[in-house]
Order: sequence, then structure tokens, then C-alpha cells
Amino acid sequence: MPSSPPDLNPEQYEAVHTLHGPLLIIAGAGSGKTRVITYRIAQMLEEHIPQNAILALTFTNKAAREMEQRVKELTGRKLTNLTVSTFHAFGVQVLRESGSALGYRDNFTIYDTEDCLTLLKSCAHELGQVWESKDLPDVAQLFSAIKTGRRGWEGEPAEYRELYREYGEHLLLYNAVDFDDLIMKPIEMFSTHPEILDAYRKRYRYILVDEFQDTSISQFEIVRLLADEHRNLCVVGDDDQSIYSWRGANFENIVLFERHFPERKEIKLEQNYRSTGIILAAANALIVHNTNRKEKALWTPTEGGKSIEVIHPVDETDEARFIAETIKTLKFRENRTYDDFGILVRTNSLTKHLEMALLHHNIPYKVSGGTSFFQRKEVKDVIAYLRLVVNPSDDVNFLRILNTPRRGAGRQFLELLVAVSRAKSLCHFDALKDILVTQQSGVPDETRAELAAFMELIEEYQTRSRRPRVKMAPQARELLEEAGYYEYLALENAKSDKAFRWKTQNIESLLKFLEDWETDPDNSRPDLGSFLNRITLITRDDLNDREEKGAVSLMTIHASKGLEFKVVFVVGVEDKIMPHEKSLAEGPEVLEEERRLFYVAITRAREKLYLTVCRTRRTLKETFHPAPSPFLEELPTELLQESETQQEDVTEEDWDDLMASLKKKMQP
DNA sequence: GTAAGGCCCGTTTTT
DNA sequence: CGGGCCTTAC
Repeated sequence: MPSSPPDLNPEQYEAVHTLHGPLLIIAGAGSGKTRVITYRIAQMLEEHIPQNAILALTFTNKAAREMEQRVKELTGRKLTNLTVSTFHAFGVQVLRESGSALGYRDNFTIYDTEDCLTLLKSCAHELGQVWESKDLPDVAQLFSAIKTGRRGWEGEPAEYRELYREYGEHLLLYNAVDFDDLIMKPIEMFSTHPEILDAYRKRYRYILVDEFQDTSISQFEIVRLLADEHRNLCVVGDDDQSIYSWRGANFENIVLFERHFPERKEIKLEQNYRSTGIILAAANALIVHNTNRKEKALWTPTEGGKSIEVIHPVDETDEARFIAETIKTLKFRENRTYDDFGILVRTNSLTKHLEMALLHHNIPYKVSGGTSFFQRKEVKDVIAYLRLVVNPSDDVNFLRILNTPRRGAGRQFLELLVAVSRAKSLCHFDALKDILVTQQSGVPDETRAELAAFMELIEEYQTRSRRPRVKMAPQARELLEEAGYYEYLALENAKSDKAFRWKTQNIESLLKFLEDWETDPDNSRPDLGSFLNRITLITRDDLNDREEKGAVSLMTIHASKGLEFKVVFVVGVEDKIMPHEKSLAEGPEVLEEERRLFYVAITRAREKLYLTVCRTRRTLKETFHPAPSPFLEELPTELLQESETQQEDVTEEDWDDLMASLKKKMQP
């Protein structure tokens, strides 16, 4: 590794070589941020800072993996002791290592959003509270805001507090945590157990945070606690690309950072290596309309470029058709490949027509969105079995599979189970055992036998899982077989053999994944518990990587952050979509966030940018004539070229065909 | 306890 | 217009 690479500009060079003390790097879009970060880590290793003293925090698993990969390539070293992790995964690590201080056993389970909702529902039920099930997600969101300190209780009814308390108690009882706990519990532990905090401070003496504008107050709190003493904290971010405030992200963390670390050094990376002068000029002209931002101006030596095209399709079908045809044309005429193209949408609901058009034109594409692999029912069922094997106190997952396949445990039995659990303070699993042992009346013999078999099955595999060096993937196959899960799937999908095979295949993929995890020589924690916690934190984007190259990318603007494409289409650049009408209601700061969102979209493009504005758009019931996005007026007209599309009718049959093939693709 | 049909709802972004 | 959830009927 070159110690002073010639390919860094002066600011980048300084950022790479400033290793001590607090450092704030404001990295504009396309300013070579990732390179700076990887070079900087490489430089640390070069200066003999031990790997295990470095902690690099990112937002997504994907970013973490990429960073690790690039450092590996750059240095040619094995990086077994370097910690590159997401905030949440770091939280898991801390809880595993030290969570016993707060009463967690290291086999704890992480609940995803769905699990939490299930738990909330059962808590409400237990308290005799009646909720419209559509309201529960809102309640869950409120609880999340409260847990992370973004909101207080004022103005909320007393039942909410009661439900919140019940929810929290149950989590603890189940030895389970939700996403927020992964951040808040470490903070709690650090404040109540200074000796633990001290150990982490001594260990992680160099800390780096990527996408700092997306960190929440509590995430910054973790970092601040860790870095307070040694103060070797480098944060990298771009306030103009802060688009996650609804999730608690607070780009004013940048201000907080300056306050907490007044001796900080600040470096601005303003040279853009990505986009043409025209695209950059448009982006700059747009973002200056935001009031609350750090002054900066991206520049590029490559002036000019192709104009930004503003297209006015007749309607959304025409819009999709135009995009598909343009992709085909450009691929041929400019000799491009499909992965040169990115289609960006504000909301997932906008992708439908686009998918159909791409399908119609035989254009390979990948979408980020829809249900993630790990959310599919059959996959979650299998995960529930495995989670129960790891953590028998996990009632939510217990209930998920108790009657899957059917074992005759219906409403009545459930009432009994809950009653026994409560009366004897047992988890459901132990309560089941108790019911079976005490020969409690009211349970039909057949049911009793099936449930006994179920219980013994789980216990058997709990025992097996504790054997040293056991490989759980083959065990899991056996477990499912014995549980009759495959038969259940066959029965459930009796009408469609294809559906059955598809689901079995998904399960097989999951178990393959587990197998790879268990046999990976570089994996320092190849146990089942770590695997399960790991996959709960995996989101859709992380998996997309494994898919084929050579496909057009179709995704939300949010999902596109950090990516770039030679040609970008931004779909529906219309009022009420961009800015989105739902967000407008929330106030003027949100308008600025919507502008940042558009800014992110524009700056994904390297060479050519298309913006589409439909003449008419159909929503649920009505058709209307959308106005162009107000943001369009903020772009200098001389950079834009407006045009209509030539319409070409799609016949009714074509439409039906496409509908059919789209369905087939989504649910084989 | 399960299976099928009707009703009502919705559409912001996701670690 | 389509999907998910809930009720009702065996």
C-alpha cells in the first residue's frame, strides 16, 4: 500500500492522514468519500494502530461489507480483528459480551417489526385493551419514539403507558430485544456500569462513523460515550444528504459534534468526481434553496455534459414505456450495459408500471423493495423453530410455530396456556411442559400427544445444538422433517405444486445460508444464535448484491443513496410526489428534507439525467393532472431540455398479459 | 378448528 | 384495483 498515494487531492490527503483527535469530514456527493475512508483505515494500519483498536460504524450491512472488502483489497491483509459494523450489529455485540449486566442472557432474540407487532397485540389482549389492528403500527412507532427519547408521554392516554410497560416487561421476560433496544440498552449499560464503558473505551481507541448525517441522537450518544476520553473520533457525512429524519436521524448531530469536540478539525471535500458539470450545476442550484445547511459548493473540472431532459409523458404507462424504450435505445446506440441505468422513485407504489414496461421489453432489472427474503412466511416459520431452539423463553416465536403445522392447539388451548404461564410465572414453553406433566384436564388426547411430541422435538434439538462443533444446518433439515413442516407446506399448497417447490426452495436457501455461515473459516462466531441475530438485521438491500449483474436498477431514492449510475431516470417529478404530499403537512423543515431527497436523486447520475413529469396520473379512483414539482423551477432552465413523448397505444390484451407475467414473477 | 367469502382500507421513506 | 383482515358458515 502506497503511503502517500498520488491520486488523492489535498483535502482527501489531509483527511487520510489526520488520525488523531476529533475530525469532521464534510463529504459532498461524489467527492470520493468511500475512498477516503478506506485509505484512512489503511493508513491507520500502516502506522501500526492495531486492528482491534479500530471501530468503524456504518448504516447498512452492505456499506460495512463494502468498506471491509475495500480495505482488505487495499492492504492485502486479513482483517480478523477490525470491527466494521452497523450501529445495530455493534449493539448486538455489546449486549452479547456484556448484556448480563442488564439481565440479558447471551442467547437473546432480536424482534423485528413484525414480531414486535405480534407482541404488542398479545400484550394488549392480556390487558384487555381493544385495538384496531391498523392502529398498532402507529402505536409501535410512538413507542419507538418514546424509547429513543424523541418524544415524551405528554398528551398520551394512560392505556398507552400501561401497554408500553407491559410490552417492555414481556421483552425482558422473553430474553428478547427490539431494534431500539440495540441502541438504547448499550447506552443504559454504559451509564450504569462505568467499568464496562471503560473497557470499551480502552479497546476502541479509534472510531470512525460513516453517513454521520443519518445518525440519531442516541447513536451519537453511544459514539460520544466511547470517544469522550481518547477523542479519536472521525465522523464523515453530508448534511445535504440527510434523508432519514423520520427515522430519528438528526443532521444537527453535526452541530452537536462541534459543540462536544470544540478542538475538532474540519475538512470539506468539495471536488466531485462523479457527475458532469451540468448535472452538478443543477444539483447546486437546487440545494442552495435550503436554509439550514453547511456552506459548500461542489465543483468539477469536467465542464458541460448532456442537458438534463425533462420529459412529459401522457400518463404513467407512457412514462414507463418511454423509460424502457430509452434504455433499449441507449444500450444499442451508446453501447451501454443494463447496469448503467438507474430508475429512481419517491415511493414504492410507483414501481408497478415500470416493472411491467421493463418486463414487456425484456429488460432485466432488479428492484429494491417488496418483502425481503427473510420476511416470507415459510422462512420466518423456520427461523421461529430455530429461535425457539436457541431461546426457549421466546414466547412470540413459540406461539408462531406451536400450531404450525396444525397440532390441534386452538383458541381454547391458548387460553389455558396463557393462564398457566401467568399463574406460575413460566414462559409458554415451560407452561406447555407443565400442562403436559400435570395432566391438566380439558385437552383432548390427540392434541396432548401431538403437543408432547412437539415439545420433545424442540428439547431434543436444544440438546443437540449444545454439542460442541455441531453443524446446525443439517440438524435443521431433520428438525423440519420430523416436525412435519414439509408435509404441512405440501398440504397448504395442495393446489399449486409450483408454490410448494418455491417455498421449499426458499427454506433450502436459508439453510444453505446457515451452512455457509457455519463453515466460513473467517467467522469468529459461527453459532446458530449469532446467525439468527445477524439475519434479523439484514434488510432487502443487503441481499440484492447477490443477484446478477447486468440489470437495470429500480429503487426508491432512499435506497439509492451511496450508489451511482451513468444514466438516471427520476420518475414522477411532480407536485404531491416530490415533495410528497404526506410529508408537506409536517412543516417547513420537511420540505427541506424533500429537497435533499431530490438532491440525492440528481447526484446519483454521472452522465445523463432524465426527469419525467406526467400530464395525467391515475391514483386509486381519480385521474388528475399533476403540476410539475416546485423543485423543477429551482433548476436553471438553460440546463434543461423539455420534450413530449410520442405515444403508442398498448392494447388491452398486452396489458393483461403483462399483468399476468408480473404476478408470475412476484409469486411463482 | 378450518375454509371460504366479504368488506374495508390504503399509498412515504426503513435500520 | 388489489390485498389483507375479519366475520360467518360448516
